[in-house]
Amino acid sequence: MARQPNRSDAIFASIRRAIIEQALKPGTKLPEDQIGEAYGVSRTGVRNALVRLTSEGLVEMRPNRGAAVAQPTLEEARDAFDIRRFLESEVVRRLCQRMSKDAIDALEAHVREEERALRGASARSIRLAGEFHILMAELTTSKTLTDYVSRSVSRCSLILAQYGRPHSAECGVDEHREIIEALVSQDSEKAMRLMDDHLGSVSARALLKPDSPEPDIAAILSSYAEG
Amino acid sequence: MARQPNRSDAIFASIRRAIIEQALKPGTKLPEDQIGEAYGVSRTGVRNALVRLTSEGLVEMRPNRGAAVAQPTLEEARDAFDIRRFLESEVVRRLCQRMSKDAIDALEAHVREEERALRGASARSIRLAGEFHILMAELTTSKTLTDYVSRSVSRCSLILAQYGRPHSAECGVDEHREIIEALVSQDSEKAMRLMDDHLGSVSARALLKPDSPEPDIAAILSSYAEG
DNA sequence: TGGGATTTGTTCGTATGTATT
DNA sequence: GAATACATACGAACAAATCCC
Repeated sequence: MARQPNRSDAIFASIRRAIIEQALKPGTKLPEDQIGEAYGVSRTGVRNALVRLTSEGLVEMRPNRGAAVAQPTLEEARDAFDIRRFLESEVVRRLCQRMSKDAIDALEAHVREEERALRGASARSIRLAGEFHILMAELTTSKTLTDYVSRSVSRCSLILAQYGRPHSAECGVDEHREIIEALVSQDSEKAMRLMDDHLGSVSARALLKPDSPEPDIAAILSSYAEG
Repeated sequence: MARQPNRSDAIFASIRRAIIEQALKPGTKLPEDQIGEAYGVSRTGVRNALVRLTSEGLVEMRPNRGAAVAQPTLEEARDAFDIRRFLESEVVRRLCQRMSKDAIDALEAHVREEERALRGASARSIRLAGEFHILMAELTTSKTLTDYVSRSVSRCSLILAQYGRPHSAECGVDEHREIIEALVSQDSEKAMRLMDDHLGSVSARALLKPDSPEPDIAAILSSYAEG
């Protein structure tokens, strides 16, 4: 009776992956009809999936105006990364308390997979980078923490799609390796610092870019007004 | 155009309140038909509300078996409170950095309302106690933090309904007052400690109670077997 | 084990609201 | 400003699965 995945589960997971892998860009409209047609189902299941995606912060639904891939403001983006760093520092702190052999093996296996993916499709690479952080959260065995970290990682992936460079490696595999090393040696201070630096550099790459994070229409037009 | 609340929004909020105010107890089945009839609407809107409630952790939906008010295990309950304490210590820390006059006013006004509610219906009192914590989170102006705290508070309210005493005052208004005081004096250490103690006592009241947190059927029956 | 009642999963038709010309 | 086109919101009915006797 292994809870067979529901139909909306599949749609939810699929759209979520598409957003995280940057196939669906922020702002893209998500009409229920088209999606339903794409998956060969009716609009009902699509709606449920969209509702769940909205609660994850990946989709924005406006009454009577439909759903679209979310477009976090720059302020929301900074906020999301702030909280993510806060949450993941706790993850690292907890993991340092006691790292099991299995946990170490799982993390190292994941990093190896990340490394292999570097030579393949970038979409897969992007996804795996995020899943490394989710795996760490899961290893704390705290469901709540895992839930919040997972949401944060998803949201930050979306933010990278909106503000980051499309082809960035996004998450250095080497940095992941260093974090594991610190965890294994149970150096809590170092591990937390490494994680914070790691996320800091990811967010900096995304948010401090000078290239038009938010097209300021007024500014653009004013420069044309003088011409 | 102040985004008029959707129909499912109303249902969502209503059921959420009913759960938080302990009118709907953990384990209560939530048949779509009955709920729809109660609100005078069809099952469609009800489903959306249930999906959202599920993602908040207040409701559990099992495929083909319907929805019911969630029943967190004792382990999940401890976990939820742990993370909540972690999150709210950050809320307090941030608020201590800079408390505006408006923020102080808002908090004090809320506490006064809580005090008034003490003499009224206990349901309202329970809800207000939780909303005090959500208000604090909002005052940090971090949407993400507010979202997670709000989820945590909801979940913990559900846990209190399941494991706590039904008539407990639940959240001491006095303790809320003390926290505000510490915030006003910007005593970060003290405020964080007070908040942690506050939540600790709430969770202890709920989770360390010796009276049948989880009815151990085997134990009960074995005592009868000897009679 | 089996059958009937109940509930969910899904689809489709209609109405309402929004955006566009 | 009005009318048209389009997408969503809502509701009713059918099909499938589960539960209970």
